[in-house]
Amino acid sequence: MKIPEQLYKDIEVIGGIDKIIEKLPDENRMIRQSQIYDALSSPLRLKILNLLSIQPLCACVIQKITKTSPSKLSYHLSVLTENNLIEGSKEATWITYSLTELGKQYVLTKL
Amino acid sequence: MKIPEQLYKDIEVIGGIDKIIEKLPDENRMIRQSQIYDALSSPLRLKILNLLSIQPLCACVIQKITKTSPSKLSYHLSVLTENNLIEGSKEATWITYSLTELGKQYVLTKL
DNA sequence: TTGCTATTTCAATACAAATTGAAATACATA
DNA sequence: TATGTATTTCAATTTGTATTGAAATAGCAA
Repeated sequence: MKIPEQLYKDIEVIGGIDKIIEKLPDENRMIRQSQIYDALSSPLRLKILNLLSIQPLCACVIQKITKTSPSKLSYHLSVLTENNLIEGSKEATWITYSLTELGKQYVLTKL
Repeated sequence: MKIPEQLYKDIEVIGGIDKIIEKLPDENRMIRQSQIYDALSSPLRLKILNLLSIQPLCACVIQKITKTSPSKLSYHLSVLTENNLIEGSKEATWITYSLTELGKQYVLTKL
């Protein structure tokens, strides 16, 4: 494999390709991280997270604000829940959703 | 629509559902944000970003480290490039990729 | 009990993203 | 010019995700 001369030198200084690989984060950590990003990769789900950062809400209010069908909303709420970004607490007929600590971190980190 | 009594009061204090909607980020901003998260939602792409945070690299070295086929790698590099997370600069036969400022922000923000 | 609302679940479909392998491009060098 | 390497592009296929509508569940209230 031929590579640019300067790059070759840079890699030598680091200690070779093996040293670069060693510096990488743990594989499982990257997989978990990518799953969280995947949960965040939908405009509707970001809207839900932002809503819940303003005020914990029951699904029916979220549904009204976001104008989604019940089953569609339920699907997206489940994606967020499974990834530990929100949690629901049941009270009578309603389930009130709120951000988890993890969810708060991501909503507040507006990059 | 019936909702939990406490929630009803909370929403009143905020100024009603309309006020909650007003507090939401701009729709286009959320769409853009979701696209970036989508670009970050793959373990391979996160690995590439982390690699480039250690050292800008040409595609062939990334290919060797990540053990991907040329066309597969090219596809993922294009996703990252299109979302302005990395950029490539051509020199002779090689294209050396490095993180953009935006890319650096996301790699350094290890939530 | 009956009916009503909130919510989820499920199966079918529709849509989008990722992978593959072959071919194209582009530059370097013998 | 001919060959080889780096990289991208393209079309076909596979895989994964989202949407839909109907049905199920669960609690409340008449």
